[in-house]
Amino acid sequence: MAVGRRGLGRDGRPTLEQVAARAGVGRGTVSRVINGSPRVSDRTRAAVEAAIADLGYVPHRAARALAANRTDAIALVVPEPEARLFAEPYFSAIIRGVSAELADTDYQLLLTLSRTPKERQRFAQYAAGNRVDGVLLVSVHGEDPLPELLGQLGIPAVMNGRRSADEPFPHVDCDNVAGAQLAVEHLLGRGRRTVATITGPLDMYAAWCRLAGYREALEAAGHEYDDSLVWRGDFTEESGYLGMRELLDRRPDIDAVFCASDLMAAGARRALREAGRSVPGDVALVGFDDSAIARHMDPPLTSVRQPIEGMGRAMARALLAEINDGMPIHPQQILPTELVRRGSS
Amino acid sequence: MAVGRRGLGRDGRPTLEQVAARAGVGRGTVSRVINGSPRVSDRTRAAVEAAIADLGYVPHRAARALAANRTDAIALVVPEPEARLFAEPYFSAIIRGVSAELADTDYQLLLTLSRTPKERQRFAQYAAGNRVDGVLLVSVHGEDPLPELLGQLGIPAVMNGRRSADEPFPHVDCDNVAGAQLAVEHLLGRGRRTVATITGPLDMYAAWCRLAGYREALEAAGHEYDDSLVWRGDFTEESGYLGMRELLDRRPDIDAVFCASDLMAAGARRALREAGRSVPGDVALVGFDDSAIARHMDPPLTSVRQPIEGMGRAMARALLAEINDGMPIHPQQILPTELVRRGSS
DNA sequence: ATCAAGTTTGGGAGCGCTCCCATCCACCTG
DNA sequence: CAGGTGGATGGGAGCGCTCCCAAACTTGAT
Repeated sequence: MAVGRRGLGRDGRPTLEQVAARAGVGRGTVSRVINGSPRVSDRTRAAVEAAIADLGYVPHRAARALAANRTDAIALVVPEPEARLFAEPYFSAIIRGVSAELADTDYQLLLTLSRTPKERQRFAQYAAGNRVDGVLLVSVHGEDPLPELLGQLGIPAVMNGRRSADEPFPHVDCDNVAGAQLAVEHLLGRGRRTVATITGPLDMYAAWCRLAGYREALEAAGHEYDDSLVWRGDFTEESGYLGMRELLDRRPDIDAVFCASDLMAAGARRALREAGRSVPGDVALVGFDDSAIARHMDPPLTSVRQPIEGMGRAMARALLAEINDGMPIHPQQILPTELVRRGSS
Repeated sequence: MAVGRRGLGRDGRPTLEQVAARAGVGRGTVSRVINGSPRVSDRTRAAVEAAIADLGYVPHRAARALAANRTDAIALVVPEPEARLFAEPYFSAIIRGVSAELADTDYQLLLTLSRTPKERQRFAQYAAGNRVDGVLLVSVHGEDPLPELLGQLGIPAVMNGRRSADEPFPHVDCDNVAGAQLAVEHLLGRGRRTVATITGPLDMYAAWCRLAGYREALEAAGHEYDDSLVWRGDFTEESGYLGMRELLDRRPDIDAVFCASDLMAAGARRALREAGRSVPGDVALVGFDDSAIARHMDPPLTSVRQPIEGMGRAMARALLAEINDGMPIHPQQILPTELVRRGSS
């Protein structure tokens, strides 16, 4: 068969060619209309749009991707162990934010849970080979080679959170320091004098920041930073429980605790109950994350809220900018946190 | 330029052609090796595989999709209002299950949150136009036209949950009836005599089933079903609170409550506390979902666990079967639920 | 050695689109 | 009225792959 007339697509759906024939124009013109090129007369544009509507034409993504060398897809890479561990809703909220931001564009969201470090490695190759226009990274650890790998491959990417204070990689994070400060200032403002803290694992930058915020707020209020009031946890409930017991043991005069996660606060609450201390009567409690647990604790837990969905949106926005304007100045955004007051303080 | 030698892909990555040249074979042969065709000699296969490894060749997805008329992508459609509402972790767990099942294949997971019914409608067209090999549906409501639309378009799809007892659409669900039975039998087994229930919205089939299970367990144990022990809630904490107050009011002799969701159980717990009833001393409490809230209530809540991740896996498996074996008998799977005993009962 | 039957292989055609160049046309200037 | 200018338009080439047919090579039986 010669190159002659092409009809409907193989699966019965109309093709560009069809639309062109119907509108009485050439393929190029239809393509121009679809892609919003200004070099089309109004009359022609209207005719083409009518034909598109009549036929119910929808561009074929794969064909477009092949011809134009882009995919209109971005990947969200989540390390699965993290997603499982703490703050599950975090994950959903990020997705919601990203998805909301993508809704108006016609980018597709590809979800990739990486189970193992090896899978993560493979993803970079995959990303390069299969053409993802950009990548969104969540929960990146210090030793993770993925960001640098993507950088080398020239794949636009944005991460959520930072690995250190001077994170060179494009990122969106929330202000953990300020959040912790808010919490401690609040405690101090309610007349508490001996404020302890249960921290996260300090090799995680976010945990480190929350401790820094605790310290700064204390010192700003004229209190001295005291090691005996600090217990190093790991974000789990169990560590909150153990930490609280230990703290109570060494400093029975504690009248307030700032926990770097709600889960640890729940653990601490349990220890306090066992020790016969009332909340907030004897000891005021503040958490971090404003998760569902916080709302359902007894009493409900005052907590620092991160704008998770907002971070998702900001990441998507930053990534699209990077994709379209071709590698601009590295975007680094720090979003504000907020204190949600409840009965525990 | 004539049709002559093609070199590297436009973006510098090796193409099929390159691999063929390197292995000293034709394009067709390489394609056959990649797609696992048996009609290749061992010697040739080995040579091709070596060339692929040398070059670090990764097939171009879009090109493959275009030529083969498939996409190797499946979409997970989630109504965003639901995802937000209750049981957030549900959503994550489904994703985890689906993703786990897809990890060994090279299907991509596309995530689509549909904000409005209109967006949902548009998705069908989109699915047809953009070629998704299959669709996974979560939280489908009674009036939702999407399943039927997909059916007409001949797009393989599987839904999570059922809209009614005789759901014709391929689906994976858990055994809500049996779960509720377990809960009530457990309560009865602990010597409780007057077991009330706070239901979900009864136009939701899952809620209806949980009530049915409650009734069946009661009757099987020789108790009569009593309307005054049933309060119709809507899965929210507030409705649990109000329901418990009302129930206590009409039947002060209640000594156990089965709530059709953990969130409602949390509300009920609050009402019980206000009424001065101890848990489980005066009133035993059982929830449904086994969510984070359950684990962190005081006392921790006995609850019915659904195999959420397992449902995700089962859905993915069923969909892949449908895609590959071309519309087999409608798969309908009901996974078992399980009672998790904690302090509240 | 010869032929039939089967197996393995090469490569043309084509998937639906974008890119880009050549062409066409309308309008303006001198 | 010829020549020039710039915007609108048509359509060839090609993106990297799969499909499939025909060619080439095996093998075993005659």
